[in-house]
Amino acid sequence: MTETTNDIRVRFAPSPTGNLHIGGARTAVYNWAFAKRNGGKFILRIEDTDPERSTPQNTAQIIRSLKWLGLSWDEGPEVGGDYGPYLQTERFSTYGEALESLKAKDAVYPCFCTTDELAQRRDAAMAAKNYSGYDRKCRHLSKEEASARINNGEAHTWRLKIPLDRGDVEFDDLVFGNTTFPITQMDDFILVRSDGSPTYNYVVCLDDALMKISHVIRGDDHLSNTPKQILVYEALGMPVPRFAHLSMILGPDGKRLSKRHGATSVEAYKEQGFFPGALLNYLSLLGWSLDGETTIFDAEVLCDNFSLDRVSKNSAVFDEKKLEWVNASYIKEMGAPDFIDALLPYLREYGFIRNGSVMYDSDMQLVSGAKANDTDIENDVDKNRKWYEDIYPLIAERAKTIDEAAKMTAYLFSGSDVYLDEASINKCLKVEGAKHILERVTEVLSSSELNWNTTCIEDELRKLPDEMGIKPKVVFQAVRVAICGNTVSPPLFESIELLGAINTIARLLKATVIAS
RNA sequence: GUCCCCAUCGUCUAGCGGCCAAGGACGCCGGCUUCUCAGGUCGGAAACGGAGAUUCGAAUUCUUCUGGGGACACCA
Repeated sequence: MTETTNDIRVRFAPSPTGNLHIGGARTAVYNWAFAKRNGGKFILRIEDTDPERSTPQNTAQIIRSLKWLGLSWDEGPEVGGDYGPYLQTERFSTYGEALESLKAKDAVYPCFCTTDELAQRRDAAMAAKNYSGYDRKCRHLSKEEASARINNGEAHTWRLKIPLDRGDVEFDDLVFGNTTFPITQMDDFILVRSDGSPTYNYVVCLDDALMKISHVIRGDDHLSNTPKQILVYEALGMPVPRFAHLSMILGPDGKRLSKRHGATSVEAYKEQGFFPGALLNYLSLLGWSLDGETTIFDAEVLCDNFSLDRVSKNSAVFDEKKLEWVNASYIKEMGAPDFIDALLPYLREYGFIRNGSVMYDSDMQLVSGAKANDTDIENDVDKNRKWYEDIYPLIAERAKTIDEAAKMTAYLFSGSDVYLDEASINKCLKVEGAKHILERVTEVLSSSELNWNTTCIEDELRKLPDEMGIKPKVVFQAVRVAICGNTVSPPLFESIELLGAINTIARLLKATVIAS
């Protein structure tokens, strides 16, 4: 036995007709994990043979998403390999050679039916409700007639001559188990188009065989393509790989996940502030389980434990709520340093800087102030690392995504002013006694005796409700709105410490003017 | 119309003939904690699609019905 036949080689073969979506990403993850688990190779191949819809931009985008997710390939674009090229459009020469061998074996035949004729006959058969594939009109042409017409320059495709006497096509799917397709149902499908280009079901076999792919792990929608492909491998005289089909991912309505369900691309989740590890974690769970108990695990655990026999056969509904929960638990676990690093791009986007002046409304529309520039922000983070890291505990248990986290911190970056939410003003400031509360709080916080830290600030302010005979909740909500701008905010006393005396007092004074 | 596949709480799943009057997680509901919101914590409601059969015993095996999904292109 040769080493190569035993080597585990799997591939992810997206067609660059769009960006990497959730379903594709999960397929990639499972392939990758399977390769890692079994000491095999993970190969990336781009199926760009549809010139109408494939673009280099999409290819680049898919590669970017894959990398972001933390998946790396042993062979493929950018890294090369011994079985390239890894772009199908660069492999056309191999397809022609293989066709010649199929002709020599009499495994294919030329078909002169035009697209229109085919469509007409198909529609008629469909209407009569007895469609069963190509009617094999040209299969019965004599050799002489066929070659005469070819020599005559007549346009033709090449169809696979299904061996009707072969017996049913049976294979043992690693997820679905034994599956059988009656040979009588098999269509003499087209391998090579009239323009000489190969069709999917043909190239995919050739590529997989030539790249020595041992396991084809792909979407469920290919299950019924599998018998066709097995027939191609057989016609070609090449070894048939093992197959593992993954069930579809559905939207909340139980229909196949698509754009109309909202965000479906990996890129979109990245932009929304999800972590690659969290998405990878959640994606792993869609159709696979570690032990039925564990829900949070990292890539290493996945790679050490992944197995196809724990892959579920039924389709899974994509649950954004659970993804959010997984992501939130990553935020809770990550710690301040990593959090600040993750937050940095958002600080840049919004122009946030300590003691800055950018003011955003509740929908993150810029109200006033100037965004800080990137360099200043980076320098500021370097210089005041501790201050930035202190934000983490306030946000970590509240935010589901980093983007959300960034928005929650907006009030910390508008300096001596803060955007006051209209409803919050009405509820907590324009009410009897609010002015008095703010004046007292200002007084207390202005004291030169006060140590400006959370503990001391809290100790002093907590005396106020009793002193004034007002419920703590009323007092602190008024202060909260004055300082954070909203009835809902991260913890008050910590916020006051972070904001510093000058900003805090300034905000209190402004709110006092509004209050009644 | 033909062929293929699937079927456990709302959702993701554990379960591979007795350990299951079905376990975990998200979500949901309620208590507690409390400066808001979260979080934490304690508790709760919530599922084996129907019918037969095999067996001492079935969520687990078989048959069938129903329901859902997929494929049948000179797309991939």
